[in-house]
Amino acid sequence: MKVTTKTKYALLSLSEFDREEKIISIRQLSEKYSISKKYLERIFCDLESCGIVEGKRGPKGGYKLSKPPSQITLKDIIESLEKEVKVMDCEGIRLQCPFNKNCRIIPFWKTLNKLIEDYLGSVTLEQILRKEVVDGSKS
Amino acid sequence: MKVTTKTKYALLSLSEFDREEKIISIRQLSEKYSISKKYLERIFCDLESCGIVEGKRGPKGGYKLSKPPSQITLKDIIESLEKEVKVMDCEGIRLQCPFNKNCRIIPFWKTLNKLIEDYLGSVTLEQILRKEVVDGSKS
DNA sequence: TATAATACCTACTATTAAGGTAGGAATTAT
DNA sequence: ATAATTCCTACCTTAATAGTAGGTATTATA
Repeated sequence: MKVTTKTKYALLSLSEFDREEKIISIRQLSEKYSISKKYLERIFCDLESCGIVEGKRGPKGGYKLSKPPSQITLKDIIESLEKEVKVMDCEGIRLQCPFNKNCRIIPFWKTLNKLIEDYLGSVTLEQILRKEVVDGSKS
Repeated sequence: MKVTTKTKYALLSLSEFDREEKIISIRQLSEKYSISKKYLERIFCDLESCGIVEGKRGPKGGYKLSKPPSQITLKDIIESLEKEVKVMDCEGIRLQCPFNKNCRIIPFWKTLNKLIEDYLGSVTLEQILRKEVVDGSKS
């Protein structure tokens, strides 16, 4: 029930891109956050293939956002990096349970999945940059 | 970002206990849901050590709930079986990120953790038994 | 009081996913 | 030409998941 370090590192890194035009290299990010350069490369390849960032090669190259931060949600980011975003998927390929149709648990898993999905979809990178995500754990 | 099969099997099994007094054996549950008997045993040991069920040995033995279903939340169950309930814990032991104090991401993780925790704490086993958990994915 | 059914306990094993590393090829500003 | 970058593929190590195996302790009941 944990999010992987890929997502953790991606969010930290992406929080440096405060404008759509800003170009930052993997080396800079790797040094600032003490994250393995090679690992970050792989993370940004994933982000690129999902249309979140664009790479530019050569000196002064690096990555930039392919959309303004206001149009990138955390759902987009997490879906690029996590194998499975749903916390539990009883209807996937390997459904071992023979009671799927009348299962009393499935509605609960669906609701939980949707709760998470909706929240992730509602938070944008811009909100994080501006510290607009209220810390709900204190309320 | 997935819940383990332990929790999946536990919920399926616990959904058979519709009264606090009802005693069901591992064998019965294992046969009904085609879950490994040995694995289920281990799951129920965890549930017992967290005070959710009580075992009774001997013939006609088995497990029963140690509280009425209305007083058992899914949070209780999941916390008994999952190593980590928080989706991301930046403040745990292995905090590699040197920017914890001023991190712009932490409030987001906290909010997400709390969202999940609150939901899990709000759903009782009784609600699941009575199919009172609305499938939120359709709305 | 023997038997059989159950929970309970500890150690082991196999598979998969996470979290990286390594080595290079392609591109491009200077 | 060079050096800095992204981009690509394969590999490695560790830890967690998902079980198995083999037994011991307890207890209803015949």
